[in-house]
Amino acid sequence: MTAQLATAATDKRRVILDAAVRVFARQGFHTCRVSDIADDAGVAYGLVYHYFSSKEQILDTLFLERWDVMLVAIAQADATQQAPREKLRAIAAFIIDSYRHDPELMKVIIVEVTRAANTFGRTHLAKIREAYGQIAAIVARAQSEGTFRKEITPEFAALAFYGSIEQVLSGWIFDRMPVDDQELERAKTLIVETICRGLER
Amino acid sequence: MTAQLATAATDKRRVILDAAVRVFARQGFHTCRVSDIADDAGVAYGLVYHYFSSKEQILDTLFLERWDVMLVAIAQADATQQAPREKLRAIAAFIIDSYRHDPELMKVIIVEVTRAANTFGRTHLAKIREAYGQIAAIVARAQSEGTFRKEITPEFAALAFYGSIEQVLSGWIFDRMPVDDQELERAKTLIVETICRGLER
Amino acid sequence: MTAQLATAATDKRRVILDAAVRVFARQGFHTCRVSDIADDAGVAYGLVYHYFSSKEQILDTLFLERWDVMLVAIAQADATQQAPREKLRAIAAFIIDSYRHDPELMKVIIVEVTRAANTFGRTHLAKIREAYGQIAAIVARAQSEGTFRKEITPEFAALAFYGSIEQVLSGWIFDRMPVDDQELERAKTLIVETICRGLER
Amino acid sequence: MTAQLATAATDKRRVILDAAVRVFARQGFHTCRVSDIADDAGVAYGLVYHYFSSKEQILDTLFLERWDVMLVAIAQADATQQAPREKLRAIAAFIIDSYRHDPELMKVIIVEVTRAANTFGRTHLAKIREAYGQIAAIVARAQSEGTFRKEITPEFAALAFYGSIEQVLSGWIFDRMPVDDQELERAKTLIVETICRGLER
DNA sequence: CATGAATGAGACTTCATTCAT
DNA sequence: TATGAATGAAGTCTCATTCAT
Repeated sequence: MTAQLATAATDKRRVILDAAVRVFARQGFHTCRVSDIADDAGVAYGLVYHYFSSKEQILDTLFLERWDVMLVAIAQADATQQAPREKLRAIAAFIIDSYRHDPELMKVIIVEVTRAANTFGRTHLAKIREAYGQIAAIVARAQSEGTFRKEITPEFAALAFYGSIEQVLSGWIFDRMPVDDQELERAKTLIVETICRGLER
Repeated sequence: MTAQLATAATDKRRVILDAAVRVFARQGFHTCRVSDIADDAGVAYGLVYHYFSSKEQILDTLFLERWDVMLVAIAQADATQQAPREKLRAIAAFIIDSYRHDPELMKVIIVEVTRAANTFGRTHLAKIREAYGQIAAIVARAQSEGTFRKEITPEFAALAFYGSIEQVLSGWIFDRMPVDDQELERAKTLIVETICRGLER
Repeated sequence: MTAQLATAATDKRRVILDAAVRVFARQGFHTCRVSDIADDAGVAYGLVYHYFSSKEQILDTLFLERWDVMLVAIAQADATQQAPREKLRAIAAFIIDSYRHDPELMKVIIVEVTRAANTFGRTHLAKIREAYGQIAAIVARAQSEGTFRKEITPEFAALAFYGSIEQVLSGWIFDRMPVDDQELERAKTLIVETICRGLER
Repeated sequence: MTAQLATAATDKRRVILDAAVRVFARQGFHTCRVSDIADDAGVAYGLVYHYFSSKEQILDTLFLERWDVMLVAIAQADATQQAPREKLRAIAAFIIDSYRHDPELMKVIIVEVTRAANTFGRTHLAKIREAYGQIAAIVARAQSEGTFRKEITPEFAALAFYGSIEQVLSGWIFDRMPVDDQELERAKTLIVETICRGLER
C-alpha cells in the first residue's frame, strides 16, 4: 500500500495521463496545447514526449485503457445467469457508474473519441464496435431464448440501447446538471424501462 | 425557372456552402483548410471571406439552415391530430429522409455540430435543445392524455428517442453501409417499435 | 527593360531566393532559420512557405538553377572545335567565373550540396554526376583521338579535374582570401597546366 | 596483452567512439541523435556525456585522432630520401589505405569534417591546412631541387593533389562502388600519374 | 464581385544536455 | 562508473485571415 502510494506519487506517466483527462475535458483535444497538459501535470514539456509519441497517443491511451475495462464489464454481465433485461441493466449501470466515478474521463471518451468518429473514432472504430457487437449478442441470445421478440434486429437494438445511454450522458455533460446519486440510479432504471420494454415480448 | 437556374449557377455563396458540405464531410471541419473549400467550389480563396466572416460561420450557416427546417418539421408533426406514436414516427422519418436526401450534410451536422458539443455544439446548444424540448412536449402531452405512461420523464424519453436515431445514423455514416431505401424504411419502424413501445402504457 | 526591372522589384520569389543565398552562405543551411531568410528578404515568414514547400526546397531550387546552367556551359564547351585542353580550360573558366560573379551562391552550392553528399548531395547525386560524365566524355574522346593518353581512365580524370577545381574554390571560400581578378585568371591556367599536362601524351 | 584485451573489451569510451563512427557514417552527424550512438554502443544514454562533453566533441575526437596519424604519415613520407613523386605517392597510398582499412571512419572525416567547412571544417581549419602545408612544402622543395617546375605554386599544387584524392574517395563513398584491392592500388598510380606528371619538368 | 499574394501568430515535435540515484 | 528520467529551448511548418488590386 505504501509502495503503491509511493509509486503513484512518482509515476509521471500516470500524472501526465491524469492531467490530460482534466485538460481534454476542460479545453477539448483540438483546442488544448501539449504545454497545457505539461503545466497541469506539473512536469516539463519534454517529458510528455518522453512517455508518449504524440498528443494523439495520449488520447489513444486514455480511451483504450477505459474501453477495455468496459468490454470486460460487458462480457462479465453477459457471463452471468441473469435475465437479458438484467444483463442490459448491468451494462447501463456500469457506464453510468463510470460517469459517476470519473465524469471528466467519460466526457473525454465520449466527446473526443466515440462521438468524434471523423477523427479518433475512425481510428478506434473496430474497438468501439466490439462493444456494440457484445450487446447485440446478448439481444440475439435473448431472442432465440424467446425472451425478446424478433422484430427488432440485434444490431439495431444494440445501437439504440447504447445511443440512448450516451445521449443521456451527453446531456449531463453539457447541460452541466449537478447530478446527484439518486438521479443516476433513476437513469439506469429509465433506460432499461424504455429500451428493454421495447425489446421484450 | 430558367432564371432560377441561372441564379443558382452563379450564386457563389451557395456554391461555397455546397462545397463546404462535401469538404467537411470528407475531411472534417478541423482538418480541412479554407482553401480546400475554395478549391472544391472552384472559386478564389478570398471569395470565401467575401461571403462568410470565418470558417466557423460557414458551418454555423449549414447547421442553422438545416436545423431550422427540422424544428419546423417537428412542430408540424406535433400540430397534426395523429396519435403520439405517429408523431414520433413522423419525426424519425423526417430525420432519416434527410439523411437519404443528403447524407453528407447530415454527416456534417451530426459529426461536427450536434455530437461535437465541446466546440460547435456548445455554441448551438440552445438551438439543439429546442428539438429535444419539442419532442419532450409531445411525450408530456401523451402522458397527460394517458397514452404514454408516466414512469419515464419526458426529457429522458426525448433524449433516448433522439439518441437512438442519431446513433443509427452514425452507424450508417461510419460503417459506410450502402444503405438502400428498404433499410431506411425499416429503420423508421424499428425506432418507433423500440422506443415508443417502451413509452406506451 | 523597365518591365524587367518592375518585375524584379516585385518578384518576391526571387527576392526570397536571393536572400536565401546570402543567409545560407553566412550561416549555413543547417544553422540558419527560415525566419532568417524571411527577415533578410524583408518579407513575412509565411510568404516563404507560399513559394516553397520547405527550407530544403529553397536549396534544391538554388542548386538546380545553377547546376543546369553549368551543364549547358560544359556541353557548349564540348561542342566547339577546340583542342581538349581548351575545352577543359573553358569549363574551369566557367566555374571560376561563376565564383567571381557570385561567390556566395557558389559557396552554397559547393558547401551545402556537392560536398554535403550525406544530405543534399545524396538527393542530387545523379545531377551532379552528369557533370562528371560530360567531362569524362571529353577526356574519352581526346583519348580515342590520340591527344590524351589512355593510361588514365576518363572517369578518374573527370573526378581529379573537378575535384581540383572545387578544392581550390573551397580554399578561397574558407581562407577568405581577398581574391583579385588576376589570381582568378591564374588559377584557370594552373588547373589546366596541372591536370591536362598529366593527361596529355 | 590479455590485460589490454580485457581493457579493450570494457573501454566504454572506445565502444562509444566506434559506435559513433558507424552512426555518423550511416545517418550523418546532423541527422543522428546522441541516443542513436548510445543505442548502437549498447550503453546508457547518460554515459555518453560521462566521457564526452557534447556530441560535437565526439566528432572532434574522431577527427583529431585520425588526422594526427595522417600528419605523422605525411611527415614520415617527407623524411625519406625518395624522389618527390614517390613521397606524394606514399601520401596518396596512406590516405587510400586508410579508406581500405576503415571506410566508415574516412567517410565521417571527409563528409562531416574536411568537406563540411561551414561547421566542423571551420573549427579544424588550421589542422586541416597543416596537411596542405606539409604537402606544399614537399612540392616547394622539389621545385628548388629542380625536380618540379616552378610555374605552379606549391600551395596550388597541394590543393589540387589533395582535392583529387578526396574527390576520388567521395566517389567511392557515395557511388557505393564495391571497391576491390586492385582498384585501390590502381587509384594510387592514377593520382600520381595525373598530378605529378603535371608538376614535373 | 473577384483574385490570390501577403501576413504572422501558434503549436507540435525534437533532442542536446543535465541531474538525481 | 552507470543509468535513464527530466528539462526546456528552438525551429519548422500550418493556416486562418487580411488586403491591395
